[in-house]
Amino acid sequence: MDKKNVIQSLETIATYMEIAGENPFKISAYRKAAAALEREERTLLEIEKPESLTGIGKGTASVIEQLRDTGKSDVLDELKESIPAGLPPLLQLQSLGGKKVGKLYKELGITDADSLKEACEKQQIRELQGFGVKTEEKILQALNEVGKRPERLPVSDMLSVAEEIEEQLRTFTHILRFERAGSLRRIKETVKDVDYVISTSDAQSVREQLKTLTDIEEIVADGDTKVSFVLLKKHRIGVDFRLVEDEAFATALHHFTGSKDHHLLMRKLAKDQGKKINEYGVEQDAAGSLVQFKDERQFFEHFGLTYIPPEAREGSGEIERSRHGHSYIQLEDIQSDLHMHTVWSDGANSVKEMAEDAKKRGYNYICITDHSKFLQVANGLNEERLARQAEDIKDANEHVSGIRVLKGTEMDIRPDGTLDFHNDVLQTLDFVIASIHSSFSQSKEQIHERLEAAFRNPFVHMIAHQREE
DNA sequence: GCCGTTTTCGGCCCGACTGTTTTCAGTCG
Repeated sequence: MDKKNVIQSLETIATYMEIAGENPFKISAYRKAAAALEREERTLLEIEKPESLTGIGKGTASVIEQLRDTGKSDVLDELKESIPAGLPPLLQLQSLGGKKVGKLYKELGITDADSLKEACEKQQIRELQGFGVKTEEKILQALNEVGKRPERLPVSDMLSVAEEIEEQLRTFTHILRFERAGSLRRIKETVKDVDYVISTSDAQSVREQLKTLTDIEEIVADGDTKVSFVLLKKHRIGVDFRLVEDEAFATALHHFTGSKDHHLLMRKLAKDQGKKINEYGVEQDAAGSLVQFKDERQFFEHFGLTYIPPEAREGSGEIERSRHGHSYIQLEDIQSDLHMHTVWSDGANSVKEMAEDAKKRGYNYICITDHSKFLQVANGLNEERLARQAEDIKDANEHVSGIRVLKGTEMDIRPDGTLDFHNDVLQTLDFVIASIHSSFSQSKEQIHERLEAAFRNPFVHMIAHQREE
């Protein structure tokens, strides 16, 4: 059983335990174990003793070992026996957590979505301690919406919604700063809802203005510092706004950018340093005074960390790297592009134009790597045209100053495993990329042999875009 | 279940909001 399946199983165990009403901290240990494995770079077989990982103790380690060695888990089997399979999916419903789902099962014998719906319609839910009319209505509404929209939407869809919202925010008064937060700011591939942090000197006024946003279908929450809507766009889209004073903007932005795992580790680090992080600032234990920050960079510096960009805040080792002074590549750090097509094959610009644009971007050198002759559909170059292109590149080097243009190719690895150019041609080039563009339906072994041929060629520097299985 | 300058017990990240209560539990992010 590979690591991914073990992680999945640990999370399933946690979910079942939640419904069974186990100690929340016991449950979180299994979740922490899944997160620890996720962070771990080694494969499961290379981890001889899972117990040695932080956050994993004896109990969870034995579950992991059993999963690894036999692909089964006694714990999971037992839980599955005691809890109907229809219950865990109910956790996805709005306002239904493990404790409530467990209670519905124990008190009313609810086993799946259908029986839950029936109980709602018979108005039985409202009779339970801790439940009421409103909860019953919410559950019914959530049940009716299942499958109508995907749980998460592609980030590209959300970006256009965000732009519409921001256009309106810019016209509002009393907003000092606003910024996207949540998974949208972390540029996750899929995003559940859109989050904003707004700093203001007049929260009441901003709160009222927010209610004038277009396409509001429902006001989900309307508190002093938090306003949530459902907007009716192509789908129903949740939008959260958090209102803070400007002094708290940086910490609030960090807080609402997440992710959850990143926060758990940040707060642990803070605690180790005798501090406490909340969305308004950092509390120093001794005096209880609140430290606030100009921006997130300063916030990270406060903990002895280098800046961690939103995209890296996943609790997957970034804090540890940052403690050791790791800094992230910025756009201006990029020196070169070694994979470029021009009008010689299927590109849109000439060699000279590519050089000029790269120079504008601050690159020091580039490499022209047009397709080779096998790829007819892309107007691939044969030996004769490759030689003529070399003249073109020489010309670009003479006429565009301050940047060096290298000669390269993106050469096909042909279906029979031979390469599209002979070595005597390849050795005249500065950089050789080898790619498979054809016969993807071959067996794994055949594809492997083709790749190996390229790997073994002393003139090949890089393999490009192999198709993923 | 995990962990330890709080070390074999007692705490575990933190706060807002809602809906249920009548001071708080559950959910959410």
